[in-house]
Amino acid sequence: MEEQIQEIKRFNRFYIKIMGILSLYADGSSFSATEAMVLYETSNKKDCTAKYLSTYFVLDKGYISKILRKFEKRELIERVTSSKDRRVQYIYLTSKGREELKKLQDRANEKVEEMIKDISEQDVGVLIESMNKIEALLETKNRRD
Amino acid sequence: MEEQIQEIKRFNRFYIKIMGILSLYADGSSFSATEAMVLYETSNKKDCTAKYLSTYFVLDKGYISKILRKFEKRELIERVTSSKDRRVQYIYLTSKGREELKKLQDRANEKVEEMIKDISEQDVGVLIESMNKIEALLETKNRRD
DNA sequence: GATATTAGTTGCATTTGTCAACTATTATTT
DNA sequence: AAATAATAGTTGACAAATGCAACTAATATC
Repeated sequence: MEEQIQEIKRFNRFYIKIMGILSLYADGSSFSATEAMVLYETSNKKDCTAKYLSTYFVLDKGYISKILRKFEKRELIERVTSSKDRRVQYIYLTSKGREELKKLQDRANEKVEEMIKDISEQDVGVLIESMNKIEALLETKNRRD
Repeated sequence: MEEQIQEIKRFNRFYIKIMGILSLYADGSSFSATEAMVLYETSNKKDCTAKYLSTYFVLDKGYISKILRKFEKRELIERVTSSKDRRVQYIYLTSKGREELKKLQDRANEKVEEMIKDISEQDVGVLIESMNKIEALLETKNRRD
């Protein structure tokens, strides 16, 4: 048990570095890592709200509010007040927002491509299988909570 | 290829969340995540220097310098100027530093334990195998650079 | 010896994030 | 229905994290 924990921790340290190298979604762009994740999740989540983002990312709602305001000024998102509950605003990407997100994603794709470019096709398969296994095992666990 | 990239990116997003949940090494302690990693790496790396840390974590050397100064004030580390090159200072944890690091590690252990507590012994084995595979595949690649 | 490079420090600026008070709206209690 | 509580989001003040650039001291290179 103890050994296993140490192995998992080692993997985590390792993967923190990988993530750093990938600088997921954001590197060299006009978005911070958090902003990039918010932009992505806004497009990903149907009828996204500030509340959802704040809960999902475990970030202060004030901070989320400011990020969204910035996005709005840059015309990346627009908000539509819910007709059912006027406290709630749904957030949607504008076409410009989708464009910017696509740029981020293209960049991220390139980085991942770079990361696996020297790995044989077969090994990339193994890599992804392993990732899926980890995800499946940890997700099951999370659902039990 | 494209699909594979998407799968890897999905795993990365997933694992970012996991890391967040684990709040690796630091959560609720008197250390920020970065400080915790620096403390760990200082103990991990033989004859650690500020330069090494700054390169390793890709962080500004001024920032590292400040973290180390804070550590020194808290008597967690001490520095020994290299006799060969007096610009260089080796960093060593004091016994208090080792104590604090141990506390962080114990906490991290608990979190990992919590994370895997509902997974069968066998599946934990699969989890770790998968992690090792990922590490091996990506490390090989990194060495080629 | 002059110049360039390197390790580390320091002050300033920026970015990132938290906190608490506030508004508007909806839900709950009595 | 009026009073109260709870919720979504905003705002400004603040604190923490990080980057930048100029600096010192030491070493390396020419």
